[in-house]
Amino acid sequence: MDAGSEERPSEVAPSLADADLLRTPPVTARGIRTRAALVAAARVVFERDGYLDARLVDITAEARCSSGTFYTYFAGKEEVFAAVLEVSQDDMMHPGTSHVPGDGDPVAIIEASNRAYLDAYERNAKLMELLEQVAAVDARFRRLRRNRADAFVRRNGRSIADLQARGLADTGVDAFLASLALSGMISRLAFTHFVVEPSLGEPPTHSSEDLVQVATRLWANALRLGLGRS
Amino acid sequence: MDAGSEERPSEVAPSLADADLLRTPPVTARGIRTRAALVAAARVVFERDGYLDARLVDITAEARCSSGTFYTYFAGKEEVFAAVLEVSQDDMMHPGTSHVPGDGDPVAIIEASNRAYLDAYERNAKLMELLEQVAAVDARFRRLRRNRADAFVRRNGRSIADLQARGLADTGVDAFLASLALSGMISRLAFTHFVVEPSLGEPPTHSSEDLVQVATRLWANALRLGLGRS
Amino acid sequence: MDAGSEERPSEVAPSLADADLLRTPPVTARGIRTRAALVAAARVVFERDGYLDARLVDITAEARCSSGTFYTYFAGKEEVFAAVLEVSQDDMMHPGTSHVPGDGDPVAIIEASNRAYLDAYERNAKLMELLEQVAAVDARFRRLRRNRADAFVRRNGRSIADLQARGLADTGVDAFLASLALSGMISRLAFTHFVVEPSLGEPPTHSSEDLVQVATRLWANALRLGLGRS
Amino acid sequence: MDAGSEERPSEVAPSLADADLLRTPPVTARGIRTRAALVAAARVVFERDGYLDARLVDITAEARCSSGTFYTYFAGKEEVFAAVLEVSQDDMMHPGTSHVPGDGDPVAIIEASNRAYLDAYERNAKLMELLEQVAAVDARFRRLRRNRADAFVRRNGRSIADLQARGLADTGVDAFLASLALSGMISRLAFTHFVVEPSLGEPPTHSSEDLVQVATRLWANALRLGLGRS
DNA sequence: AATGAATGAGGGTTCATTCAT
DNA sequence: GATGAATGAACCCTCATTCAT
Repeated sequence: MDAGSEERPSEVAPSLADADLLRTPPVTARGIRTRAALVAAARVVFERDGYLDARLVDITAEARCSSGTFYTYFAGKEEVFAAVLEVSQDDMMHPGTSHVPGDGDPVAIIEASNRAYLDAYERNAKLMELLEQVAAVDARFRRLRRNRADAFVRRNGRSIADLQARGLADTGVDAFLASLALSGMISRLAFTHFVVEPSLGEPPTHSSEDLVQVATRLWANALRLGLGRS
Repeated sequence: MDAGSEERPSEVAPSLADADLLRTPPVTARGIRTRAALVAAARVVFERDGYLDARLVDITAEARCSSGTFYTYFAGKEEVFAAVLEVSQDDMMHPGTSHVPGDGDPVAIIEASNRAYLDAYERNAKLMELLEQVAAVDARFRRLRRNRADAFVRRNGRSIADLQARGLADTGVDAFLASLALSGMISRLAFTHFVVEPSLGEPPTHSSEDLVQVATRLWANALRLGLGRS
Repeated sequence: MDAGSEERPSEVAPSLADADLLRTPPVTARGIRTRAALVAAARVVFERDGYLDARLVDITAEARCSSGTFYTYFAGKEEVFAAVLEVSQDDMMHPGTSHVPGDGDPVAIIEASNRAYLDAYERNAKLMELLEQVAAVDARFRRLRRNRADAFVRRNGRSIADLQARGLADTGVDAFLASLALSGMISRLAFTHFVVEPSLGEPPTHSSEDLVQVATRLWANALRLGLGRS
Repeated sequence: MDAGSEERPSEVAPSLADADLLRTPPVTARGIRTRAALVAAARVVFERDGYLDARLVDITAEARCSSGTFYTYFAGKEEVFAAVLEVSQDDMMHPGTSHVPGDGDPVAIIEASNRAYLDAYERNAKLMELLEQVAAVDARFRRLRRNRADAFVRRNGRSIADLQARGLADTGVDAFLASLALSGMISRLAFTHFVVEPSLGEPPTHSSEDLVQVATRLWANALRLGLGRS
């Protein structure tokens, strides 16, 4: 589904975070270093303690700087968190479908896309968990999460509409609504598998690959791919 | 999918909340009244202010009792919240599929089930939002949410297995995994529609009925229902 | 030193506790039972949790009665504690020198007295610890402790004065002051041995008998007993 | 008895309080000033209200700083109290025997030592009372009190052993046990005289000098000093 | 740019005591 | 006499944010 995606990475990212949550970057070399140290430290602390339990003083301690310095770069916890999220932005939005087969087999494309999504989710699982946490509390991050999801849904919607136009997919469903449902399905699978289960200390019930397979099959079935010919 | 479900309401409900989160109930009539008033007040306050911003004094004020009285019945915020959730437990677990057509048409059953689920979700939307909030913060509620979801997934999984056994559904997917994906799909649709969108102040993009229709169609397609005959 | 002690048990006890701290006893059989249960329960709870950490509700729970009932018999924690102490009163004030040799050897009498004191202290060690705790906080019990100590000092002082009068003891010290010092010496030894060391989880550094021997020897030496003859 | 004592003040002091009860000291001059103000204020409040009744806000008010500042330097009441005690540590452990006669008369040395001890006790009477209070409640201070006492007992024990070795003291008692008893005797005298009696509002029954005299006489007698010659 | 000490409002929690039943 | 639910004052402690150095 990523195929034919012509958005530039920057289409989504800056409009989400920068506008509302980020301030102007430092100019001096030292400033850049300090800011980077703070963002890195914040990620460590957030991932370790969770967003709500993370204290600014822990972050500054981790970054080996004083409390006051923090405010040179960020207005508060939310802002550092936005900066931390920015790092994962591109990876989540453009997972880089590694081995898409050259032939245009729609099912193979879906499978590759699903695998790429789950892989990216796994790489950023802690951050996704944090985003979930923060979105439950802060409307600005609710919107950010919303926008990310939307971009994903729209992209998949375009793929589905394309398949429908080519007579390959069930035209009995609205492409966008179908994408909303199916994108949600894969996203929820990822959340359950990479965030919920580990956080409950349970051994994983399935392999990632199982999820890819079942999601792909259900997705293909749901769109009736391959049935049009018969 | 609810068809043939023989679990008693108590199969799930008490094992979730009671065990970990509730203390001994009051014995006198007055005590029962006071406790009920506190639970009702807590629901009001939680729904108004959110879990994290809810203060115990607001709850006791709403219940017209003193702070101390609160601790006669609950050990803290978490415990009242568990009591509040208990109220919605049965409604969410056994939505009572209103008008299931008698003819046993699998697609009609799925549609009825999906509609019942979304209706129940709508009725308890605020509570679901709260549960999401609390689960992001408290592992005990993460587990409770987990158990609820599990019961739902298992029930749907049994329905799917049944359809497969009767030669009506695609046997190329594991019934439980398919249920995990499809149950998650509908659950996520409900969350997005009844929780996320309203909380962002957006006008709803679709009607509930749209969601029922698309979910049912995708679900039926995904299982290849009705294709066996042709 | 107990020899010749003509006080009745009641000489000291009531004047200490009753006057200030105890109220009129119950009359009915049930009342007497309940009160006794509360006193016993209080001792259990005090010894287990310490005076300050003991909560009235723990005492009533232990006594298997309601909070309200407590106030039928006692005005508060202090008053039950006074009632608990009363039980040990006689034992501490009149340890009942078990095997005093009849021959009137002063040193043997001192030894028997010291042994009796340490034995009684051991029997009531927990209560002595509690009294120390409460006396540190409540002036009324400071006075009670004072009165108990005083009675002990005066009794020993009379013994010393008697020995001096009989030309057996050093007349270079005031009998009462000597008693103050020596009684304090034995009392402090007991406190250190039976209260402090156990409460620090240390293995006892000496046997009780060691303490009896050294205390007796030092006491006899201090009064120069047995030197008058030479 | 202090004679020949070669311990440095630091032998005991830091190992008691610092290890368990103190956190990292401030680095800036302002920080040092503020911390000192808090310790001074704490002493005032503790001596005025007692340990248990002392409220942190009273201390911070007395120190003219905010509640929050308190926690920059101490983890709680116990920790300030440890800091307050530290001040008296050296004075109590090394009272600085003012006018020890140059001739090595053992009795004169004992007398000087006792006088120095009582003087130091008087100077720190309020603190000793507080330590008694806190030790009744908090095991860490029970240990601290224990360690202080031990150091005193061991030092006196060495003196006694020395006198025994020189053939001047009764060898019929274990030097350490004798020290335990006699050190306890003087310590208890001091406690009774400087803490208990004043706290009961009683006029002092004796002068400090009386206590020095009687303690010295009994101590000397107990060790049979001066009898060896005859 | 960096420091780190100072701030102070605000909420959770305890528990002795009362009193209607 | 006994009950046990209701009371509510009191206090500790956290931590984001500021600002003089």
